[in-house]
Amino acid sequence: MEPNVYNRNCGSRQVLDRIGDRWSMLVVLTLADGTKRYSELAARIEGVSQKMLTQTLRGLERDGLVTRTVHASVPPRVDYALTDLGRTLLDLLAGLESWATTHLSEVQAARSRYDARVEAG
Amino acid sequence: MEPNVYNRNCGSRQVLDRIGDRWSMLVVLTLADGTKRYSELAARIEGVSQKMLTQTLRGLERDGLVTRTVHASVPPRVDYALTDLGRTLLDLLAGLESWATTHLSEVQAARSRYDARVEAG
DNA sequence: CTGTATCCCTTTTGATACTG
DNA sequence: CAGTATCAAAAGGGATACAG
Repeated sequence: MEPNVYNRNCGSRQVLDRIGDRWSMLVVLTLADGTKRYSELAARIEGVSQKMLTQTLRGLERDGLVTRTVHASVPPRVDYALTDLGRTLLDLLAGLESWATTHLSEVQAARSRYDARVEAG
Repeated sequence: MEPNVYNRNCGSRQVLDRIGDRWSMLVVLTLADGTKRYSELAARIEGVSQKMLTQTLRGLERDGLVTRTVHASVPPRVDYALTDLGRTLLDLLAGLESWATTHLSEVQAARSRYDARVEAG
């Protein structure tokens, strides 16, 4: 039987949750152009806290989308990079990013209309 | 200046949040093959509560991705359908769904490896 | 620099009961 | 049928302190 995202207990649903995750998506996109250090990710992705960035990276590493490489240096340095599996997601996520920026104004216009309509009763 | 999803306050980030939303994605995909009633959506999308389904539909309606049509009948009947804007998302979301089902086994394998590694210390 | 640990507040989500 | 209201539980998230 095929995995089915509509099924409550299907693993594919969890996979979708990971992909759709607010920070996961941004982390993967940030790693699109190559290896990045922890601090570079933190700087690029505005608004992510240390806690959530670490948590997100662990999740992506666990799911085999990202590798974590610790360099034995002082001060320590940790590099993150996409795996082959992670790279297969790039086009899809880049598409979503593109959609979001391209259709932003349409969405905002729709919101204004909706809110005006609701206020009016 | 271009909308930028890495920017904390950019509207495109909110758009991405809506798209990436756990239930929004499934609702849009369910509406791919045409108009659906509230109860049909609820039945198809396992595990969604009445509250979350309603909330998700309102959000999608507000953002101009979905239309809501109330038929004055007894019992009441409400139809939901994608807008033109909503349909522009279909290919992207279908791609994600496909990715999730296609790579499920790889992700699960990666998880097993990771968990075994962590347990071992 | 790259984390981990903890506290604590906020938001999200789910279960349940109820209504036009 | 298609919701709304309410309450409790869980997850998300920020701030701070501390460690290798």
